[in-house]
Amino acid sequence: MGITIRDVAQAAGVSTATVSRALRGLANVDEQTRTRVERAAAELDYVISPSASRLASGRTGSVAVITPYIARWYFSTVLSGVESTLQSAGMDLLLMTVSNPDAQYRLPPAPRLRRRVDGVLVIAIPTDDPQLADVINLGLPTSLIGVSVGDTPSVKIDDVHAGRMATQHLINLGHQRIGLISAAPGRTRFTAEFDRHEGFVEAMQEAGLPLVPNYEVPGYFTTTGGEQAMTELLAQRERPTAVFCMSDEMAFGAMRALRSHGLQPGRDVSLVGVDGHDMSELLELTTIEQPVHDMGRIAAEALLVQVNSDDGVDAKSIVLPTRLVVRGSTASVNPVY
Amino acid sequence: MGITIRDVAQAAGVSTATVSRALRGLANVDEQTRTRVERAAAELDYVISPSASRLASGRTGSVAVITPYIARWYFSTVLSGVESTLQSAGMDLLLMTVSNPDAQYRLPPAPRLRRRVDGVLVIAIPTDDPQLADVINLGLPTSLIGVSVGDTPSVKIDDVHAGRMATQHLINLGHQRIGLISAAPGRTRFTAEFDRHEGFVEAMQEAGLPLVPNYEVPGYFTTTGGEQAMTELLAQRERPTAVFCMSDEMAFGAMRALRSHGLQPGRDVSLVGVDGHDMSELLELTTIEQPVHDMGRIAAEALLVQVNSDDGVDAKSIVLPTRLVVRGSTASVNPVY
DNA sequence: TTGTAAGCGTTATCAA
DNA sequence: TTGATAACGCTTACAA
Repeated sequence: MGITIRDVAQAAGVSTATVSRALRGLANVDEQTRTRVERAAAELDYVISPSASRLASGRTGSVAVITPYIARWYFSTVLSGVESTLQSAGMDLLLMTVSNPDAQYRLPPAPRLRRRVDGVLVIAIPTDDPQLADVINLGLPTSLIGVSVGDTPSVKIDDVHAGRMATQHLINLGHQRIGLISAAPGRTRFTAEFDRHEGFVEAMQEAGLPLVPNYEVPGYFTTTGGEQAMTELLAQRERPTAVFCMSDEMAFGAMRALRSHGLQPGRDVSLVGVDGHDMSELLELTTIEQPVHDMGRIAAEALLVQVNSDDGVDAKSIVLPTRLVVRGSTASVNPVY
Repeated sequence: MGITIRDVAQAAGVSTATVSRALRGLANVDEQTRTRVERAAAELDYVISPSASRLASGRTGSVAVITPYIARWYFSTVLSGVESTLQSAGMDLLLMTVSNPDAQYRLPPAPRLRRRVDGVLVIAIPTDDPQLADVINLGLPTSLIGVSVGDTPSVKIDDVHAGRMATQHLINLGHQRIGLISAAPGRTRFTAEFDRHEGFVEAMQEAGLPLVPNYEVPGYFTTTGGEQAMTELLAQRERPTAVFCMSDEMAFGAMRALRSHGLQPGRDVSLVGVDGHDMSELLELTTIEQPVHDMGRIAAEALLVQVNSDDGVDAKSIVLPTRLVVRGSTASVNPVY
């Protein structure tokens, strides 16, 4: 148990240096020699020791993916895009979560990353999270997904445009009393949240519609939060006839609230979300679809370029397109309602 | 850039061996010395080199998690349970997928694991997958989640019982024509699939109900598959009044099929699923809830015990309880239907 | 194109 | 309790 490069070298009748070169596919190796080495390695069932290779070369062959959640649609979908790209490139994927409230006792990720990975991929962490700053300050090749912070390379959508499209769609249907289910009250910590809000405001103002403070309620990007937010909106003296939900999951919660009030999405209150969640088709939710899987893939590809280039190729940020998918949850304003 | 253990040793006025011992918290170190070493390390912002440590010690401090999918509810939920446990234990989590049809060009995971991880966690891979056999044959500490193969330690539910409970619930409501949306036609490759089927059959037979071949349709564990399966069931001369779906996601698809036929789950056709999917509450789906997150956590804990014990502690397989959650998708058989 | 040999930064054995 | 020092298995100048 423990075939080393020396065993292969001996079997092939060459030096360990040649084995190393041959097996890594380097250029300056005679093809016959390479074949002989490969045969010997296969014969002996040789597997390189990653630790030794990493120690000697200084490269780890792995990338860390840092995310606040794993079991939520957006995050797991990004992750699957990332994973397929990294695995194809032969890179190890180290998964770690951050900011997970139910695990305060954990070590923060930044110290865990040093000397351990060649690059870092960060999925949608609030821009003011101190742990995010620590990670960025590590100086490793890094790219962000779904957020942007300073000039760190990122892959995201145009969230202002998304907010504007969603709101405009409702306006086009004749709605005037339009509610907004946003994320958290007070200072907005996500680029996405801030930008979608801005898109909403722009569309409303262009249409000359008033921004009613009571019509904006936080939904915390969760289904439950969306449900509570919608319930609050329904409790108002003059209800909105349409609501822009900043995420599909919040819109699902809103649907539930509508139903428990005997109301029907689309007929009684129009609802539009953002994401293109798997379930949005099933639930007939109109939404702004974003290419979540692709965002993971593209961010990983960009990171690999950074990692594999010796000189510091500074990757640029990338903005991917979104599109409005109209379904049953939105309809023309109901005059009798 | 690159503080090593030697720098710390020098700063603390001790040998590298002592630094190593002190920093790892080993017993035979004077407390004063340890303090001095720790201070020096902190001062220099020293971070251990994992590669060097791994090479010298032979331990990798990491666990691989192998899964067929990442972006599906069951898998991402298990994964989050696994992740929180491993991260608390300071173990690196290497994520890799297998059997992913859109990536045939990838290396199979087994060779990638050798010399790279201390243990392996496998999530619900079909029992006859050759890559699964390769992984098990590696001889590393391994535990399986959601399946069982031979005597490899596993964490799962009693799928026979789950199938039986679901079916019995429908029978108790007076249903006699009960359909089954299963996974794949022909030979069943998942323990879960086979066992849930058996539970269904047992319950039917005990109630003296006939097993109508046409009432069993494959749904491939996907929403789309469930939708097609339900459509097929609805096309029959004598429709079933209730259907047991082997997963919630297939049940969601079935709901959709019902709706497009103008039928309502619960009122027209009763539907029961298995999982306790996040969306099942929202969609009023009666289901057999399984503790998916806990399964990940428990499997990871069991694996850590194996990994950390020098002698081969043979872990045992664990069966977790399920429970029936009754919601609107099931109701007494409708006599007028 | 190939070989020699000096690292890479730890851990672990053995003395002291 | 501590220190020397030999591994650990590979990569990479540098030489040949």
